[in-house]
Amino acid sequence: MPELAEVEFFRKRWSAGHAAKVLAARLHEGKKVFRGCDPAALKRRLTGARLLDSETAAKQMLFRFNGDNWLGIHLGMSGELRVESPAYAATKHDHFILVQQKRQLVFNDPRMFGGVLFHHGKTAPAWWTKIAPAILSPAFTVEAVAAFLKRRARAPIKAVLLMQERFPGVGNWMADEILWRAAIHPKRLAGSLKLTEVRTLHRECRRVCRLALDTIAGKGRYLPPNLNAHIPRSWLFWHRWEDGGHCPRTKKPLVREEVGGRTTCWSPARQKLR
DNA sequence: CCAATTGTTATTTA
DNA sequence: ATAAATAACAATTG
Repeated sequence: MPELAEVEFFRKRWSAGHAAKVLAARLHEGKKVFRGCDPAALKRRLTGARLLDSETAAKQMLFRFNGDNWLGIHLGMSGELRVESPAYAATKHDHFILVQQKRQLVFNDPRMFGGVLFHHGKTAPAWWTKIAPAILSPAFTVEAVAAFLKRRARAPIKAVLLMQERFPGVGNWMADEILWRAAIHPKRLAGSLKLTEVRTLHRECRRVCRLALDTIAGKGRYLPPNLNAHIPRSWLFWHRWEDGGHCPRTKKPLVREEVGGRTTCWSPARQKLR
């Protein structure tokens, strides 16, 4: 489920626990979600630690605790973060829970493609610092996009948009949304895009990121009640999985097909192969 | 039983 | 050697 904005949505949920101490850490040790860390160290260090603050980068979340403790969470395909009452009883897929006095911070992930990372040390760990500069940062320039597309010239543009080293945070639905707005066919080879198309693509990458963050994760301090609660019908988002769905702009039928290994939806009336 | 799933990584192919 | 395609991971749902 989670791409850039959903990740920020879930981080904001857990921010309810900022400034509060962790009384206990409960984990389904041995589960795949802990493949990237030492669960025993995590449990020992976080018990009694205070959650200071948190941030997101791409699809990764970072939670900082006092005592030089860094917690990373990736939601994979099916992960989500919830806040439950102190009385809540963990269920099968609640693999990681931070218990605080007034709430429990729950990481639930049925498919376990997500993961928990932990680092103890003065400086931020590599798994956090090595994340590519955000699409909404000044480093995401037209030139950088053009150079990247040149290097991936023989791959379909849809597949290239999913590459986290240049488009951090973009996932399957955002990639489709970006290409639909940019009126670029997902099967176009990255190297075939004209400079004007690269400019449009760059602009729509930024626009979709901004819009998604504002509507899904909420502007400023505001957090919407549910994921997707405020996504307008004018986005491709609501129509891409409908059988017999129609393009919100052209009103013509949408098409679904596998491109770059992922199911892809586009509007043939708007996105031409050429 | 078969196919599908908003992600990533290891392996294979070109 | 590099890049693209494919398989694999796990659980659930239609």
